[in-house]
Amino acid sequence: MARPKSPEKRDAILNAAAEEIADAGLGVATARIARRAGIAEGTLFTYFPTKDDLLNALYLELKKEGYLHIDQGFPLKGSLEQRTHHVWSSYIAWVIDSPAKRRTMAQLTVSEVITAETRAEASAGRVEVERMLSELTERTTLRNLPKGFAAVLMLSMQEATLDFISKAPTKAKKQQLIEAGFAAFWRAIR
Amino acid sequence: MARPKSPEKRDAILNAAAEEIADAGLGVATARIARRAGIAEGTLFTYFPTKDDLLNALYLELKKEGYLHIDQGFPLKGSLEQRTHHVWSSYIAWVIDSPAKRRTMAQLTVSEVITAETRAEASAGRVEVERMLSELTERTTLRNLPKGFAAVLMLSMQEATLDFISKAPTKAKKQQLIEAGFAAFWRAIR
DNA sequence: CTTGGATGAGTGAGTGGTTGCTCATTTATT
DNA sequence: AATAAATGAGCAACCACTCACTCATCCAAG
Repeated sequence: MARPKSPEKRDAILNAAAEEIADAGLGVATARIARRAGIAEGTLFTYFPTKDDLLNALYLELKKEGYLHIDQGFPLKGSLEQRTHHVWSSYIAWVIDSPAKRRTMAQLTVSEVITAETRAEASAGRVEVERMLSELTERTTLRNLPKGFAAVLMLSMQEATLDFISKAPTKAKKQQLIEAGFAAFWRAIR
Repeated sequence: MARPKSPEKRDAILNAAAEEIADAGLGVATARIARRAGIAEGTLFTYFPTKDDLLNALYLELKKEGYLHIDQGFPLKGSLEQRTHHVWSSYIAWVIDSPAKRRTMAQLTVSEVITAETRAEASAGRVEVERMLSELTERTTLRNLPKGFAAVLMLSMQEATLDFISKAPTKAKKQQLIEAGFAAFWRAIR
């Protein structure tokens, strides 16, 4: 290898893609992404052979980033409710700070360019969350429901909560919504 | 008017669009939609001046169709729980029968081509549902939460439930999931 | 430590294909 | 006869991706 690819450039491309997609949807031109990343359009294709590859990588990166935030300060020895609450609030706190990423994630999630493999790989990335979720399934009303229901239900309720948090005027109101949302989720699965 | 536009043709275009978008996303060519509808591409533009107009109309149509199914057999004099249960199960029953419409709706909902006006108009279309929702807000834990929270929470929990219903092998399993999902929702808001 | 050849990252004008939309013309309805 | 819907070839704009070329970096010979 004469000249290594720069991870910074890769990151710049992914970040630029996240921003542009949030603004203009998955149809954004690769030229726009490259310009925002501060590189030539050709360079984009040395990092990602096709646009679909870029989108799949972006999906993975955003998911991973989310799980990373959740893992920070995870109360490994806390009660099930404490751990669930941590996942609930730390994920929401992360998304509040990056609304563009949330909108991009929403587009990618429902898009047909994201392969089943990519989705599976993303799910495999959750470490502590996975254990919490299976415990939730075992020890609550979700017992007789399919595996994975807890995860989907939680995420969907978080998204519902986030819809209103983004409109809330003050930090206090946002915090109140986070707690109200969690209370509803906890009630739902008890 | 020398020759009236045919409502059947309009419907055919909207249906074709729903199918094609479910398969290939919002980027589908208008030519493909027209072909599927059995008309010339030019004709599409006599019914919808731009592709964005078509997409907004499709969004409205799908929403309206959903509300129509909910209104059928609505237990006007039932208890709050009965009416909520009706909205829950009749919406889900409708979507089960048209998975393509669901996927298309998911794409449209997160898309930036759907205007705020269109979204507002769609919400205004719910008649009985609206009354049920405001009653839910008044008489449950949602009391201190923003207006509209009930609606968003319900829809998101329905979507979560639907994710698993589509994978369930038998009618009985599907029915079981519908009830389990409703039970969770009802617990969430009590 | 210097140097130069090998490698592959970086570039951006260029390409073939596709897109949303137009418009001259034909056809159906009033 | 008058009018507007229906048609589909055609068009300008745009797209993802290529490629001939430049240049930064690595490593081995001296």
